[in-house]
Amino acid sequence: MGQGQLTAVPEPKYWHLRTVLVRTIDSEFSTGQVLPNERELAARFGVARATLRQALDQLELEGRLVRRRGIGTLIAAPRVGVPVNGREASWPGSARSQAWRIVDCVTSPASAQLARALGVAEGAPVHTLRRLRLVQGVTMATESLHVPAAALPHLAEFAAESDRARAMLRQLERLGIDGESRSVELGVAEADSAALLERPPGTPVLVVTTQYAASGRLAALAVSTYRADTCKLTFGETGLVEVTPVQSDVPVRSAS
Amino acid sequence: MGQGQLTAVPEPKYWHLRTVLVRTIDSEFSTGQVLPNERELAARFGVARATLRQALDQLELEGRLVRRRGIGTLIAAPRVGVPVNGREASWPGSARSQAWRIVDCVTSPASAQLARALGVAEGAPVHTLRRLRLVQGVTMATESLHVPAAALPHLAEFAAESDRARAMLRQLERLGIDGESRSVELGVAEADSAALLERPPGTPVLVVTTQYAASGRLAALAVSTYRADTCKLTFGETGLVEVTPVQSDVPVRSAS
DNA sequence: CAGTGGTCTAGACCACCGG
DNA sequence: CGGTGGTCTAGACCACTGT
Repeated sequence: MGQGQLTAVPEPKYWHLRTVLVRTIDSEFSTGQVLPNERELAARFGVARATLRQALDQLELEGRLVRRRGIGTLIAAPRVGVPVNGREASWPGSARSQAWRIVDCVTSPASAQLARALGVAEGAPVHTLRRLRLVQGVTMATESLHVPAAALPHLAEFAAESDRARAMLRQLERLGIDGESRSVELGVAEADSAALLERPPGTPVLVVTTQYAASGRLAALAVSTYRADTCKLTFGETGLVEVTPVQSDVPVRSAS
Repeated sequence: MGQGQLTAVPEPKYWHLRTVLVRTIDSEFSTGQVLPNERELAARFGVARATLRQALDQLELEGRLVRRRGIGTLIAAPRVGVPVNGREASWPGSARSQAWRIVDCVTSPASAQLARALGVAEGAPVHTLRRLRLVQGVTMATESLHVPAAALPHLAEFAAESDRARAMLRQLERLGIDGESRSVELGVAEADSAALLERPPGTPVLVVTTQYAASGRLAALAVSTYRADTCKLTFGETGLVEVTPVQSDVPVRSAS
């Protein structure tokens, strides 16, 4: 791993440092390897530790690095493609996909915000199912699935939470979902989703909001929080080929 | 705007600070207003400026704040929903959507990376059309649209770049697109996309990679880079209702 | 010009992990 | 225990904005 020396340029040190590190990582390191520790890297490049950390922050945001307290900074594995499709893999009601683990299932009056989004009166009872999405055993996302209680009349009979959760999914499936409408935006994990995702609060996440329609009306609302560091959300009909990451810029990065 | 005082807690100061600021912003400020400057805020909360900035960084990542050098820190407008659909609004070939501005259009040999993604030989000529996506006059995204030259045989005749660009889109449309397959992931803007987006390098972006298929084969590849601060990507058939942001966590934020 | 956010420093202490 | 990343400080200077 070269020395560095950072020739004086009009761009910020941390950004130049990032560029140098990207090249180094791509050419001299592979997934799972640990980088030298921050104090040593900072010394090696002749910058303060805070400046080095600013560069590492960028690389972590890009999903190239993972930092673990007490362990070190490692080269991250490529992001996992997670299908965010309708019927096929991720529709809430389809029981065959094992990739979901139920956390809890409660019924509570809708907040103003939630009521507006669901198109019900504020305070109207809403079932909320919280669950995790697992990919190869790793938690990739948390999801809160909100359904107006009025839409699922026969749910009160189930006392046990896990029974109620399963019944909720089954009844939703039977409702017959006509369509879905989604949005994706950047967010940060709040305390509880952070805990479920096994990440510190403030971790960047991709927030997917899905509206499910049944017979032309909004039947359910799902808010999913995906780990932005490890997930690449995939949409669309039938994935043609594996998508290899491509730099968006025309000048091509030097081959590794 | 209250004093603060930050009761001692086991959570990091900057995170607690973020929470306090969120409440303050939601209740006492509205879009476009400027916050007190960083030095004053830091003093008011009794923390170092760097710590305050760490909290502001979070809020900026969430799209709640915009910081402008020389101006101040302002409350951001809600994110704009940007449709990322096929035929309707964003298909490259549909000329009626005025929301695109062509930047340039070049033909160059495919890099190894690009060749793999397009399924052509390395070094095979590829047309690359770069353009901007505008929403209400503001640049929201840059896009690089890659098409193997072999797929569009009658393009070499057009000398002028703008003619070639338009011809490329027209011919693509005529090709007849069967399907699309997309992925969305978090990234940071490199130097040139950052410049096009009028943001500093390192700005968080949502990278949308779209594979376009024609008669079962991959016909084109688009890499779009959306500003994560101001964009909410929307997918899906027919948006039912306006999606109001909903906190993913069950304990509801205090109403504003 | 004065005021703003952006960068950078040198140091300190803490929380967590492994042996 | 020693080593790692995570947090925090107090200060400095720079780059940009408006008047």
